[in-house]
Amino acid sequence: MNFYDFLQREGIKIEKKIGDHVFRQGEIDTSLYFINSGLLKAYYLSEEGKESIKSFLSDKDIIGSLTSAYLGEPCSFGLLCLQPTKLTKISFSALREYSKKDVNIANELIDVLLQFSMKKEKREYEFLCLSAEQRFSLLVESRPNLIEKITQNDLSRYLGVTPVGLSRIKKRVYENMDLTNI
Amino acid sequence: MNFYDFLQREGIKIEKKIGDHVFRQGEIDTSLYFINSGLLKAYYLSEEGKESIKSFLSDKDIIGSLTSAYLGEPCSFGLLCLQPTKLTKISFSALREYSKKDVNIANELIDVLLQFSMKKEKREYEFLCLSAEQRFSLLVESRPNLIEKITQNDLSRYLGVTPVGLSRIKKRVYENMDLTNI
DNA sequence: AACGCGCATTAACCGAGGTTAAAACGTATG
DNA sequence: CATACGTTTTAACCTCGGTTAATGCGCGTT
Repeated sequence: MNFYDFLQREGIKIEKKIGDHVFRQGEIDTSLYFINSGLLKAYYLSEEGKESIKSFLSDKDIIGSLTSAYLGEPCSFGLLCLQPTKLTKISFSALREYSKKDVNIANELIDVLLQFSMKKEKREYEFLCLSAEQRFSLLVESRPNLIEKITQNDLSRYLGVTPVGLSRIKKRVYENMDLTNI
Repeated sequence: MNFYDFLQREGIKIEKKIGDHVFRQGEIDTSLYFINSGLLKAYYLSEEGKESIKSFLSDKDIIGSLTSAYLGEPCSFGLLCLQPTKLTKISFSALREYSKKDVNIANELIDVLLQFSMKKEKREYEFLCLSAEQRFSLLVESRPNLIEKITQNDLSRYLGVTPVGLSRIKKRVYENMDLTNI
């Protein structure tokens, strides 16, 4: 059996509208979600009400709260739809049960986790080593399609600056682009 | 077979002195390293010579460059011993071969990757949502033993500030502690 | 058309942390 | 003991981004 078969057999199809939550920060949700289509944001909300965006998710991404699914703790972040979204919901514990019996599923899960780990390492690198301006420029180059789809407010909260800060960064970056293009 | 058996059977024991590199940024190294004892830092070096510390590793940690081991690219960071260190070197591809044949090894690898993923998510959260001062205070509470063992220079490069910046943060934090303790 | 609402920009002010350089400490080595 | 080297602190100055608030812009609703 492969991961696709597992999704077909054990998954539950879900449709969500713009503004709907898949789960909220603080809830227990031990599922993983495979995204068939749509766009979502995973975000933290601080006690003071400050929002920070962990990631944007779209087609073929897999998302879920590991601390909730694996450790049984409340979700440390919430998951909200920015576009109409079709998901397949799967039970994390069912996936783990299958992996314990089926070496193919286990190895596909290993691949998923390796991809995920590398994605998180890349983001760690960007926060540790790059300035907000460099993170913005990198995102413009690497995911121009994403930037078209989200507001500057959300983009800034993903980059770790305020909307006002991002507006200034954009201005600086595009001014410098003009100079180098002369 | 379990992971410990795999280490015994396929691992190579290595000893390193203070200042030795396990691997350098830019090299190809497709191994994983299990740390039996010692202390190391994984660090990035920018083109301008700025060092940023990705993580500190000690007993029972597992470290290796995923981009090198999994994708075959050069290591994006280097690994250096801060204390005399005993390692067990294992081949990542051998581990993957074993996982494909042995469902127990595969599931232990899944657990390792889940732990690793949660660790990286925690660090992402700290950079995204917390100030340098908050990151410092959190580290003082959660890993006081680590702070004793490393220099302030290295600590600052782990927190994403300069040594000068960390000195100021410390001063602020300890002044506030005194006030609250009266 | 008029209104409201959220988003983006701009300006003024502020604070955290970077940069540079000097001084104060440690501590190892001759 | 004296020197030298790395670490930590301190000070002066500067830059970047946060904060607040005002303004403008687009867009949907009535």
